[in-house]
Amino acid sequence: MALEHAILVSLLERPASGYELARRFDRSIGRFWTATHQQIYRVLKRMEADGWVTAEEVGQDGRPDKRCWSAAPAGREALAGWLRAPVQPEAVRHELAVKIRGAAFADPAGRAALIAEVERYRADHRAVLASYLAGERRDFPDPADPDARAALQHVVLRGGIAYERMVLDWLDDVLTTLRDLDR
Amino acid sequence: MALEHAILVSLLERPASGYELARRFDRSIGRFWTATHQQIYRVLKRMEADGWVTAEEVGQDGRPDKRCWSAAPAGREALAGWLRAPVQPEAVRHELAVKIRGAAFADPAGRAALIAEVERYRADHRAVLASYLAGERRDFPDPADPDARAALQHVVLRGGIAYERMVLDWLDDVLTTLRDLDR
DNA sequence: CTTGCCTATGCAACTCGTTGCATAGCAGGA
DNA sequence: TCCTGCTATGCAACGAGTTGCATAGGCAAG
Repeated sequence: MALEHAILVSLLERPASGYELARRFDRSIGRFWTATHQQIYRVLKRMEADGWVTAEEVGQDGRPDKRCWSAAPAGREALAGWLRAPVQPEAVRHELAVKIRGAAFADPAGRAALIAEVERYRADHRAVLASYLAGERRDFPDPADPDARAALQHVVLRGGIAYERMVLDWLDDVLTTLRDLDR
Repeated sequence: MALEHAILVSLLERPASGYELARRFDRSIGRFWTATHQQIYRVLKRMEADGWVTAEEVGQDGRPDKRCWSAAPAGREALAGWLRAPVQPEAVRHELAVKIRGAAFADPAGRAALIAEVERYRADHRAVLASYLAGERRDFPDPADPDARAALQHVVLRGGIAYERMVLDWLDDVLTTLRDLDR
């Protein structure tokens, strides 16, 4: 249950409103930790009660007011303690792998539909890889990153890039295998 | 919500009791879809009510009786329909990536603890890769797989192997980056 | 002979996450 | 002018998943 900690990291990188956090969880942080605005608002409320974050009301013109959240000292301590704790084993849920094994029990028409779906899925991942590479060129043009924060953000992004490349190669393998079944 | 379908695939590959299914979800199927015995028993009950699976009481000597589940025709149809549906976008939850970005806000002692944890995590993944490779040698000695089921199981396993290799390479990158921070 | 482990199934309570909906002001286009 | 969409927050209900516990027989080690 690391949503609190993901929010703390994001707020330490830059204070934000719940809404802004939700958009970050659709983009940068969301690459490796997803969350909806509902979860974020609820957890922020709990974190405020625990003294992990503090809010500042910010009036804006032309827009609704917002509450800008920052990590409090107690939040920094909670994060430091969590960083020392062991990484929890991950709950893998790879729906496509289930479908591929299920294809053994489908007829040729069903397998053809799955091939089309795998192709669509592959196109999605190609687009994700392209956006990662564009983000890398934009945010990390210098190979030696100046500060710790950038170096760590960069290595996480390189992990995303490596993952997407691996997925694309594997999907080629999957497509070859599926096509060979009805050759 | 694909647990039903993962169970159907597993039962089509071989009928099993709830307990045996739970053990499969700790091993082969569990590589890409985790589930506890509680979920499995509850979902089996619902699937039985929907006519997707049927149970046969099997008396055993020296052991408690068990209920051996098989996929029913309605279950095969449900699976075929699901195979045609689009793959849902996955909810990524990569705790280690959050911790790595959080390391920017830790002191050198905290980062040292994280390095040790990453090394432990890497050793776990090395062990997983070794078990995948052993399973591949055991179950798929022939490069050209004879039937559809084996070919599809094999390509999913190759995905697991590619994933573990990618993770190991990335963790080396992570360790280098973390060590350079306090060089 | 007792303790712990394995097979085998299940209930109850809880937490986590998703979905649908609601409010409310402002901006821009048809 | 009305409709759509964006910012910004939140409630309520539901479904999925986890955790702790319970039962119950057999087996093996100490």
